[in-house]
Amino acid sequence: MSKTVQTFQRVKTEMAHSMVRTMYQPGEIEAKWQARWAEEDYGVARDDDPRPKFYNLVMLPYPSGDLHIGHWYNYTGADIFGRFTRMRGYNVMQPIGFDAFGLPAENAAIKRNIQPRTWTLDNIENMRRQLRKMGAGWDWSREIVSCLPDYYLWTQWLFLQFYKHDLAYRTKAPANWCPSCNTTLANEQVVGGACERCHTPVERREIDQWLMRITKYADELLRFDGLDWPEKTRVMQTNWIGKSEGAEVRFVAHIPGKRRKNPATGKFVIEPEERVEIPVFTTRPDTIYGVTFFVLAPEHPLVERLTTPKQRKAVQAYIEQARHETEIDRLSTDAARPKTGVALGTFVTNPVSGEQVPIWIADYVLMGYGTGAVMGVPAHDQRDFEFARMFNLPIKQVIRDGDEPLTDPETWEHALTAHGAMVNSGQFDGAPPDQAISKVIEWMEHKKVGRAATTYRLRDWLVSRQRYWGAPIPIVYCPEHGAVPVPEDQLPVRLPDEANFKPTGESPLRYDPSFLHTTCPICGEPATRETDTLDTFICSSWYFLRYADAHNDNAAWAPDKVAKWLPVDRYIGGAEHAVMHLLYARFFVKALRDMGWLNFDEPFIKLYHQGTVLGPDGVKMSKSRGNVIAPDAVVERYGADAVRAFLMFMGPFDQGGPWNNQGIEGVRRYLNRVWALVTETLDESGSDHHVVNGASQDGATPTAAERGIERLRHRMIARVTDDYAEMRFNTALAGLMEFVNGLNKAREESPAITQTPTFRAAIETLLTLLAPMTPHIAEELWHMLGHTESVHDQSWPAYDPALTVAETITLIVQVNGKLRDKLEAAPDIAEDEVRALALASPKAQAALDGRPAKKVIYVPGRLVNIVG
RNA sequence: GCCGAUGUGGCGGAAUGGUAUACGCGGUGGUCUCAAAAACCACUGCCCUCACGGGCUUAAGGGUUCGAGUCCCUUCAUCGGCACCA
Repeated sequence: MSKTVQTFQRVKTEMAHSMVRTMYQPGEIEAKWQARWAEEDYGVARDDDPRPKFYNLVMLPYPSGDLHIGHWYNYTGADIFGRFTRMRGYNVMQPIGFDAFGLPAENAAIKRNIQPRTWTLDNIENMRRQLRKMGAGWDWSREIVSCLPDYYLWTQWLFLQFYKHDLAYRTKAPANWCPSCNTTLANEQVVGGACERCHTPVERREIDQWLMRITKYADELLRFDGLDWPEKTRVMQTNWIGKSEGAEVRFVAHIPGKRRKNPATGKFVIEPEERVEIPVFTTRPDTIYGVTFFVLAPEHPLVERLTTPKQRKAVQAYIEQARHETEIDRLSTDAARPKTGVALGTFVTNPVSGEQVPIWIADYVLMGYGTGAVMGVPAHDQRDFEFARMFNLPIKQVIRDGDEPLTDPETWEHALTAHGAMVNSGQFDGAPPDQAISKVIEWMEHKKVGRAATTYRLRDWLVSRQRYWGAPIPIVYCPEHGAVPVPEDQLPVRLPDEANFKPTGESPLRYDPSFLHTTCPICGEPATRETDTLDTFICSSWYFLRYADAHNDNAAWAPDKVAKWLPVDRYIGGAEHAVMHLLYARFFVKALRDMGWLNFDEPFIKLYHQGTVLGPDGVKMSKSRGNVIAPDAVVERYGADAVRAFLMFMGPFDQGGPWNNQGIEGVRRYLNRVWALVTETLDESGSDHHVVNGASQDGATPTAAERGIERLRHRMIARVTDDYAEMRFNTALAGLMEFVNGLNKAREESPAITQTPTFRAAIETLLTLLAPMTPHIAEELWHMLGHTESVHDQSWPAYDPALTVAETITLIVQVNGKLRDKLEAAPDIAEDEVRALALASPKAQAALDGRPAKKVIYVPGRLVNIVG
């Protein structure tokens, strides 16, 4: 009968007498410690703590009602890192709050006939409960709820600061309109022509909208100096901003004069032509001699005036068709759909070559990018090439293909888009590839027909939403004074607690007389309020600043508090926010810095994206698939510690992985073994009936078994510390498992070992290393060992590299790179000796098969490779 | 189409250019039990062999190297992002 089995029998007998003592019951201990930590303000970060600060932030959750397993994943990793960092001597601030405004609340409210406010606040209450059950070190004293007036007052105040500095403005412009959500959307919220939230194809609407001038910061937003961000995210932001360098060239068009009756003479006269300049943006001014046609976006304002009477009907039909089809066609996967377009019947003059080319409209030219006009260079642009082929327009080669002789472009299958020397280009002929662009720009600037120019894909951020559940935009419209900002001392502009929802496409606030009607802050005459509300991304663009000073009634934050805590040291959240939240927040910080409110450039120094937890079937969780894991149920069954540990054990933290119901059983079994290891050895050391002599006493020479345990302890500290620091939680837990396996094996081999200080030290180290990952069981067992302070207040254990070195090493003997034998040796064995031993190995000799060893490679401490 | 990431046992996954498959799940056999569950012990990449032992294996193919899962090239597959951006 093995020792462990005997122990188990004894434990089983004892269970009858004291169940509480011997059974691991996560439900009980987790509730107990959570209550204790709350009482003792474990998570509360003090501003006056002298230790170095560490701002450990997770992305603000939306209170959808239930904490998703994905939240658990994100927050567990963040919490482990936070607890670990705290034990390493930092004053860690790890706040939590709620991004509480937004469409889902309003949609749910309409569906269930309850008010968004009630729905949201109820959800928050439930999520607070769920968040507490994680056993995370949240600083609840700094909680923010973005839909409450003490928060949105400052959201409104910030809007006014942006307005004051001309970074918020109102304009009438074509906006993305979601007919299902009944509101306009920012460009970032339109994915593939459809609403990001409900996937309804968006429409274009001309409405007065509020925008934030994020484009002013386009260049600075392209710089990521000093930021430790995933390459992927930086690339996504860079592509989103989409900086293109090239030239703006002004082509000249002549609007035909109208035939008109002179009222004085009664005779018909032809008015003189009107000369208009139409700028185009191009990245390839070196191809300007290859222009054979000119294309305007169908929405271009000059289209109507540049259309000849003969073409009018066809043009109008095309514009109508483009308006209807564009968004739907964008959704189709057929990216290579044939080019369409209509000629206007008029011409433009190429200001460099002097040639006249026809003007067309085509939907491949977008009004929203560049100038909404394009010079058609079919030989050197694939789209223009396809367009020319479709309408039999001439193709003219003006760039050489390296040293290849010129060929007839009409025979080509693709445009030649590579750079090369200029040809067929008048005075520019022969300009080499690296100078071609600059020479043409220089010439155009000299002749004043064009200039170097830069264009961005990034548009200003549209922030008006025609919905109720958001922060009201603090603006009043006065018949006399126009748009007037609400004076700061009159903030907040309170959102009425209730709203009457009507599917009108206008904010419900418009139908609330008590909200709508007010007086002009300037003249006191009757006026109306802005009834649009702010995009919720505004709320989440500054919450990390508010956490530093969450309850300040006099300011959005006190400068010294923000200076103490910001910027965020580590920000952990989903990659789906790469071009929205993360870009907006950077913009906010830069703008506020320029206004003098902040003195740093970037909000988030280190950014980390956790992976996605998939359903047990390996597919993204969704209600319709029925593969959703509800945290409450698994926590109930296995305990929060097991859920935390299993989530981290699934795979690398940035990769996520499938949930596995057997997998969590395994982790739970591990925690049972930890419990057994500690409680059983505690029994043995704490009572006298099992004490066996033979273990070393203090001061005596350690036995081999003790040296082995001490080596294991130091190795595990080294390994787990590195893994936590790099957020490799899966391998950290594998190490912690090996630690327990090693201790159990030692215990089985020499039961007396458990009485030694060495073993006791190993157990204490195990609990400290477990503390960040499974905080409750670590705390409970720590106290069982007789400690009165929290395990979470211990400093992180140190290790001695010298003590991690093995007493004997295994040297691999290879012949021609293949494993043939193994040698046990002392770590400091001499090279000569190793070579001799390896060559003498019968197995190596057999593999050599009589051939002489040409060469012997020795990698100290690892292997010998005999080349024969 | 472009950009990026990833391909390792039955499964999730480990591996500073140096013992591939750590750790866990699952499976098989065993101990305990009247029995089952739990727990514990042993084995568990594939092929050949009664065995000793040998051969093969990190998506596929090639290369560099004494030695490649790891570095380089080609191809394939999966996932993510962008997609007429002039």
